[in-house]
Amino acid sequence: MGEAQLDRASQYLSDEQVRQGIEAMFFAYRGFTRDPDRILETMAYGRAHHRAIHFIARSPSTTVNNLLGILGVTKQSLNRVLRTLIADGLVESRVGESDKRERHLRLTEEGARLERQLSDAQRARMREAYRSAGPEAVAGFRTVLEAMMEPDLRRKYVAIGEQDP
Amino acid sequence: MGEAQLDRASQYLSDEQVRQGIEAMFFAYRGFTRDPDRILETMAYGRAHHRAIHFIARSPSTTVNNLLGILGVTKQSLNRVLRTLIADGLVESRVGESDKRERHLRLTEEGARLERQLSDAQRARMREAYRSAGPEAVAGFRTVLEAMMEPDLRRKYVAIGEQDP
DNA sequence: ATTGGAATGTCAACAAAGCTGACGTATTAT
DNA sequence: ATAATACGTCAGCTTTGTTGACATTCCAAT
Repeated sequence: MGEAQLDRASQYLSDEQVRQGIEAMFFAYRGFTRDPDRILETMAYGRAHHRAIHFIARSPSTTVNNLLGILGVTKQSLNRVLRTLIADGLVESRVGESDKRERHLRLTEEGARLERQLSDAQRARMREAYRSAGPEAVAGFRTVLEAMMEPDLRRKYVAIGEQDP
Repeated sequence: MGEAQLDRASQYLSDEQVRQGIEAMFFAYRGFTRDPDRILETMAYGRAHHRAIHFIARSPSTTVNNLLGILGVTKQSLNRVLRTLIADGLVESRVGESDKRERHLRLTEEGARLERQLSDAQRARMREAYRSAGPEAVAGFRTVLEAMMEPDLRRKYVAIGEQDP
């Protein structure tokens, strides 16, 4: 290891470096949510609706309970969101076949249209960031984010990524 | 470039890869805020207080207007937070010397104590994530986050990082 | 067959933290 | 003098989270 590398290795865990990472996370998250937010505010929906729509699209036929575990909110909070989405015909709720207590959620045609619109906007910024940073940086980005997650959420994150690719 | 690298280069901008990055961001942000949140909920403060305290600590003697630009909220929203912090003796507000319309903000001893407590908790997780991911990954992490920011916020982010290192 | 517990839905009340709009008061700039 | 800026504050509203309570439906075990 050369001197420069040694320096880098000894520096990147310093308070100042870690603090800058925290701030980067804060500022980047604003960019992350901005484009979908702008689309949503023209409708009667918010970020909570986006999140529900995203994960229903991602795991079609997921149950309410599963969604609760992913989103980390109370059932009352999620229910309020789901109720409006179902009433507006964006989400469909079906009684489970094997276990009839469960409700399986999926997007309707209209729901899928909105999902695509939101998703396209959010991915566009993300893809441009990826492109400008390059594949090595992206790999590092993903590695650090995974390491930041709570273990149980990391498990869910991995499971979602593996399901249909 | 070998075949494996070519593959990687052509794959990392795919919808699926970008989507996984979006989800990683979502799950990681929860881990990011969790430790300070747990400290704050034992007090009468929330995430908004944490953000104010963080950036006042980071840029001592910053003005209200400057803080508004960084946090991206309305003055009414920030004022509600600052009022309680000042009333509780965590933040001090001084009339500006050159421009007496401005208020310059700084943490009191007690405010600095809380800031350290919150900061230590948040940095601990972040540092552990950095350590396990390694310096290359961390560099990539920072690069992608910067690319995700809105240009005006990126400028502020860079300026904050450069001020006293 | 009954019963305990799990999954779901819903009502009510509340809190945090964002927003708009309006207004007041210094202070500075033109 | 007048206009613009920086700040504070009041009032009211929205979104999204929270508890707590209670009903329904259904599975599974006794």
